[in-house]
Amino acid sequence: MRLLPHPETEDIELTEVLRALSDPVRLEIVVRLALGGEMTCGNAGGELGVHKSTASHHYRTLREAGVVLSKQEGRLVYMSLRRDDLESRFPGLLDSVLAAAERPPVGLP
Amino acid sequence: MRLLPHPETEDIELTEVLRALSDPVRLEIVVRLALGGEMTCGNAGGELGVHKSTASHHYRTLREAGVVLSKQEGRLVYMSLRRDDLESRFPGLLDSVLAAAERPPVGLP
DNA sequence: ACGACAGTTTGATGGGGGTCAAACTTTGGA
DNA sequence: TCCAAAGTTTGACCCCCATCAAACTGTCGT
Repeated sequence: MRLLPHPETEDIELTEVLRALSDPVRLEIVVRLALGGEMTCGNAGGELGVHKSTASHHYRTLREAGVVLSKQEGRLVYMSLRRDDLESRFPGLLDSVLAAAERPPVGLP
Repeated sequence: MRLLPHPETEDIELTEVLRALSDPVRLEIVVRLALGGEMTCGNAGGELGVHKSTASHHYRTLREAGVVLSKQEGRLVYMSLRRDDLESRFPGLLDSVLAAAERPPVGLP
């Protein structure tokens, strides 16, 4: 098992986190990780409508922003949300983003 | 008094809000509006270290994302945070971003 | 050993964004 | 009336970013 380079918790910057979450594809990945817990890149990024190299670029963006943690095991890369790290650094932020992202786009009539 | 074009509350999109907040200059403007309430562009954007045309561009980005409301009175443009609109659409989001943005960059020793 | 599989890396491309400078618009004051 | 003040708009510049295609790196299974 091998950890990929990540920012330390105290080095996670708010604007970079917001920027990472501001892309629809990355936000979808984050929502899946929130619902499904740790999963491989393939599972987290499947059926996204983008090329796998594009998805890989998004994985890296999320990792470098400090949103996800990636560990390599064999030929698989497992990703998970850095919920505790984000919660300690920016309390409530991830939860509110997730609640907003999972909310249906239109309210009740 | 004249209102500038804004998105309806139900048309505010999460990714656009996050993107608008992901720029340090715009985030600073939002923090000032949160602390000072409604103020003119000049007051909200003074001493930011960017040209006034650049600041104007940021005002528009914030307005079009649905983060701020701008109304023109004479030659002044008053901006205010759309706190209630954002709260109803994305509960807790703005508060957590503001709390994170106003937090000192380094924790206690 | 060989091929399939999971991701990454490296161009290439097109579009958008942040910035400044300068011109413009509108308003308010002298 | 004339000029200064507050923002906006336009143009230019540069860099970054999302995307795809193709080549590459390891690893697992047969």
